[in-house]
Amino acid sequence: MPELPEVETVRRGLEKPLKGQAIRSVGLRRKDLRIPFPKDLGQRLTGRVIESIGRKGKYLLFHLDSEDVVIAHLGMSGNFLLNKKAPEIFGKHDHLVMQLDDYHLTFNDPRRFGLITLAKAHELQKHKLLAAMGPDPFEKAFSPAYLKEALKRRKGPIKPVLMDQTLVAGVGNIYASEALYLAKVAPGKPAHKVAAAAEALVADVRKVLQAAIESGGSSLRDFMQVSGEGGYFQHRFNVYDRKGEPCRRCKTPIKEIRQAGRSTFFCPSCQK
DNA sequence: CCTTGAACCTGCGGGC
DNA sequence: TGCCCGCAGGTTCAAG
Repeated sequence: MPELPEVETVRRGLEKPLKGQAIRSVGLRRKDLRIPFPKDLGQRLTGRVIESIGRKGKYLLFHLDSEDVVIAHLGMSGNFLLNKKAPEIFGKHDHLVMQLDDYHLTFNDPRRFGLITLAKAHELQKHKLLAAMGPDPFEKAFSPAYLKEALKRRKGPIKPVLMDQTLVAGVGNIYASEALYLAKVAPGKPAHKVAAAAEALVADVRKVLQAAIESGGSSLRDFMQVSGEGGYFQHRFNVYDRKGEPCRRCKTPIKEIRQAGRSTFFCPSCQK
């Protein structure tokens, strides 16, 4: 489920309640997700205080009052659930459970494409999972000049390129389609031919992500909603999952194609 | 280096 | 109703 806006929404939902909370106990209900849990995860977490929660691309970063940072990725189906007290029974896919001072935190992930691991704060940037990542779209480094240079090197269609996390971190399958719709760029257009539109693309990627974050933020005000029904917010998409429905600009039916194994949606008339 | 396809895993909806 | 298939918002690895 989660692309950058969903991850950011989860981050915002967790930050206020969890900041300053000490971890009283940790329960592991299996030994791995996409990668193994660190063997000493429990002991390195127990007794620590969560000082802040950050984000890089689609990764959540829980900074502790030790040298450790918890790196978490939601994969396709992961979520953090926050409750006032421990649930009576564990859900089928509750893999990591933590009792904090005032809350009970659960990491649930049916498909187990997510991950939770630890890194030393001073080597966070060099951590294997983060080292190759491109800039977060909201960082200055994701500039028109930067994107333009990157696009010039790519011959393939622009849409999968936008999803390359080493280029820019956080754009996934939904918002790649949505950003290209805003920019009026056809998803199949060779990346190097889109270089001229780099400035618009940077702006539109940010615009579409920002709008999604804001719509999420408004429907997710407190922790009850982090743990709440439905989980993720409903954003009104322009093209994603709208095959056959009229383009909101020109009424042309939205088309669906497959690129690099993923579904892509676009307006064949106003995206050139 | 770039690009694509398959693999990882579970759940759900559609078609028969 | 039940079964089978394909598909799902992510990443990684192999191979072309």
